[in-house]
Amino acid sequence: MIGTAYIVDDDEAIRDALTWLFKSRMVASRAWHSAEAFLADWRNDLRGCLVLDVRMEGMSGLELFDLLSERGSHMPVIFLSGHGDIPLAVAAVKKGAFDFVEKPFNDNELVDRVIQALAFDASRQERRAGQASLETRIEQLTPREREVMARILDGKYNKVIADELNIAMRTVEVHRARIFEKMGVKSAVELAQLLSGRR
Amino acid sequence: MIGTAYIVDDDEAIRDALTWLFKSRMVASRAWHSAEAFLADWRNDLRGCLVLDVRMEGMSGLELFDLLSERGSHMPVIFLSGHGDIPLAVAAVKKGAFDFVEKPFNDNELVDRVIQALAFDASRQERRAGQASLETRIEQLTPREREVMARILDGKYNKVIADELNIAMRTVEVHRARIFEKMGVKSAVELAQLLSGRR
DNA sequence: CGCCGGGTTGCGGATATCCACAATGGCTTC
DNA sequence: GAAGCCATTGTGGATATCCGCAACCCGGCG
Repeated sequence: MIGTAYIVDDDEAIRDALTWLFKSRMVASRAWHSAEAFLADWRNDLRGCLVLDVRMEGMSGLELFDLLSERGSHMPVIFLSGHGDIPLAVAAVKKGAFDFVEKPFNDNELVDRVIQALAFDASRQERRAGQASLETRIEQLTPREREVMARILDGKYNKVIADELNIAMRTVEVHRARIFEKMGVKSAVELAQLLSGRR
Repeated sequence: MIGTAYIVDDDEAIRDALTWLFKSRMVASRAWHSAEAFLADWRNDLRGCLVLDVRMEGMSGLELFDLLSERGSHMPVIFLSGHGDIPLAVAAVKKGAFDFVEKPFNDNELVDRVIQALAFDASRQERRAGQASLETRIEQLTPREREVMARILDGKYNKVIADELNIAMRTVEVHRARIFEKMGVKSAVELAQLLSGRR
């Protein structure tokens, strides 16, 4: 399994139990005693899932979740809670938490959820890989080409684009050809299909 | 407020309380004593939200929710539960429930949630209005025009389309012009933008 | 039968796009 | 300063698209 279970819990007994549990199930894990400590090590390119205690001294698990979301993280999060607090669970899931598990938890069940979360993150990364190559292609367009492309996607004629940019039609044609080449398409329609949804 | 709160609960006391509550807050409502009874009256064009008891004799609220989802309903659902069952609440929200409220509920809070749900449904309907007119436009294309359009969206030249359909290029041009006219666009690129996401 | 809509086709000209060949000027990098 | 990338433009021809005008075939409908 690719990815690591990142555990954040202020209860050492829980941390040790989880660490042992994951190790025994061949799931890579790492644990922190507080949200703040975890944040110090956080990087946006980490792969895996989070296992967060809801209530902790200092920053709570939910606050950590919100903070990471703001920072652009989409890593799946499994919350652990020792209190049967339904509104809290509902709020967490509505915000996009992957799951919400009550303590005491069933070992097998928790590991299952974690593996699901790891798989989810892995597939999300994969999906982004395809997009990334698209992004990459867009990035290798020159600024001028991007200007032209935007206008092509507006369905404008080369002549109109030339007028708007105050350049010769021929120049637009050159840009157009380069755009098609770099983007790997053969027509404006394909380009529109490729980039639809974006913007 | 547009839309009605559709209540399904097998406890008459709850039904009466909810009906009274909604009436006093100027929220239209209607109540059923069972999922089965509600289904008999269900139509897919109803506007509003559902307030479902999780546990009922016969079909449960969750089962009703699943069934309606299968039947294409996207009406927001607020679950009522008298049991502090977190896994149930989490499952419901993950499936797309609008909210999950514990009994006994706070009147103001519940009404707030219901109003939110009604507003959500209303805005969803609005968004669909634009799409509907698009569907309408597509529907008024002749079968042949739809065949041609599909190929235009593949970025094929008129010549190629003519070959594939074994007709003259001129005919394709005529179809093409009619398609653009009916769809209200001026170029193939606009058409692609318009229909991207679909198909 | 006449009318109408859908599908079809031809002609011809106005516009656009596609492209190979060729060239200039600005800017950065080594 | 040479090399390279970017942006720019021109010429000219091959292809495509865009459209008005005109016409034919066919099936459904009153």
